Amino acid sequence: MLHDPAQLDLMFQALADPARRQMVDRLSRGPASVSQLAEPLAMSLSAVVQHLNVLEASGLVRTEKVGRVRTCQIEPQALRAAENWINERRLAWERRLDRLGDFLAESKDQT
Amino acid sequence: MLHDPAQLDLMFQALADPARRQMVDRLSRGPASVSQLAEPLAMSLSAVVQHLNVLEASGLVRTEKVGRVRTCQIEPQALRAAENWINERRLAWERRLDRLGDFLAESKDQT
DNA sequence: TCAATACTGAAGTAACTGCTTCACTATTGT
DNA sequence: ACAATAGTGAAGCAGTTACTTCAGTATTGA
Repeated sequence: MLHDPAQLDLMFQALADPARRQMVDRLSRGPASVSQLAEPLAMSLSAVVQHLNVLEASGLVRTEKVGRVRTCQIEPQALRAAENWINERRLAWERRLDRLGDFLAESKDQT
Repeated sequence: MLHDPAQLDLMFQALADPARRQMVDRLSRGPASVSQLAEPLAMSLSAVVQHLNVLEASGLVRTEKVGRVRTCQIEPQALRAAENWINERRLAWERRLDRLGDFLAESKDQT
């Protein structure tokens, strides 16, 4: 479920924009309203809402509306899914390098 | 250097495409030529080269041409940079939750 | 030397992104 | 009740992306 390629597309696409990363960064320090997310960004509120929708569609952020305020939170499981995808490939590469190192060391022993 | 926002844009953008992730996945199992990368993909070689250029510009992949063959390798440091960005935000969030838990536990003690 | 291999580069195109503005709705404080 | 606040939704538009095809250049093996 978390390794669905389409979901990974959405997550990495969401993280590819600096404004959206800034929003995620802000949310990593605690929940915030749409206006609070918008405050440090040099763009219209409408644009911020559109970025927020991208983040929500990707699963990285969850929002809940109470009264007229929409409160946003990070979804750490989604972050972990993206993190894991990268981590698994990097580890595969590094394990491969280790095996290669072992092989070279063994060849050396035998000369 | 590794936390340059523009570089992160390029890396996450690069990872946002399933064909490019498939290429990274292939490379995590060892170096490959352009044709080898192209082989499982249902698109022209030209398209694969374009994807490869995106990966190279992002720093995730390094290539070297010997004779007529261009050999591609993963750049694990770049993978780690993307991984770290996500990890830091997730940990910030989780530390915050922990502190919140401590605070609630303490309040309970005092009643 | 000649054909096959392994790319490379440019041009074209359809779809998608990241904004903008403007008009609008729902909620809240006085 | 009314004004201010908080957000929503649609249309439009410039720029980018993900391909395609086609024509080309090196390199290599027979």
